[in-house]
Amino acid sequence: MPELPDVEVSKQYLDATSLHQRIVEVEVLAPEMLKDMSVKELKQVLEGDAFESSRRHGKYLFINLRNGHFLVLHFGMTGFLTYFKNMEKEPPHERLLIAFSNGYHLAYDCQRKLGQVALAEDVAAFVEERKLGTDAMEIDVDSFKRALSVTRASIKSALMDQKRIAGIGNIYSDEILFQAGVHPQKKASQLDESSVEKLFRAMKEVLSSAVECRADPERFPKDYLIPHRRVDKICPKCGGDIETAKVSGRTAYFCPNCQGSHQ
DNA sequence: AGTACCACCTGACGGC
DNA sequence: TGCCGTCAGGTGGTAC
Repeated sequence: MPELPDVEVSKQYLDATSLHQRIVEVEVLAPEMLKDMSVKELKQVLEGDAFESSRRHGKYLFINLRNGHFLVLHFGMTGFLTYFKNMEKEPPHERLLIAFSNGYHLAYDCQRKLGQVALAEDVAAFVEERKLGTDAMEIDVDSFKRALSVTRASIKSALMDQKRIAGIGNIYSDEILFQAGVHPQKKASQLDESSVEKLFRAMKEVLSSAVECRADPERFPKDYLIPHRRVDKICPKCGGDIETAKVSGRTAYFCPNCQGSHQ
């Protein structure tokens, strides 16, 4: 599932399974998910070629073909990749099915069809065209401060704004704010410098440990909020009750005791 | 110009 | 059991 850590895990999965094999057939089960291209065009670019390497920017995965094109995957809220040989292992909501010459298949499954499948010639140009910010794993502290300083929005909205910083969504913004002890409804511009630096460190630490844990909440450190949201709703740091609030249309989970006020 | 909100799509869950 | 409303880890377009 598809914030930065989930997409990074998908990238590692793709790299471990699907590179350097001839693509013999591409089936498009949901043509409406193709962005700015036809089924025919996608098949022409992929079939007979092979994936050579991949890159991730924010929540997007760019898969480099030998012919120089990139297959671009975005996972929406429900997308994932799966590699299998036995067709009984076919996932339930396949939108793209790629058959390799070794008899294995790579499926892109996306139940809610909120993801996207695209082609690109150049990653930097794609990022520029979509106006995506610097990747959250790559950004340095000064750019982070700049990205958050010029907005009237809440800090949670600003962290989730892909044009400021790419890769953070609803779940991980909550975790980052929780680890930094910052209230989600606090105005981004009202944070003092030490809070912003704390957020920066929390962002790096949360994202890298989530990737190490293969984005599986069951493996997360004991004091992480994610495994407790919607489950027992108990704060893993102070034992108090987790609260929720709507922040620009999304549900924020936070601990009012550990994360102070939004004033 | 910048921010908030709805639509897009499908399925799961709880209440009646 | 069945129907309905609500909600879900995202984002583009549109309305303020």
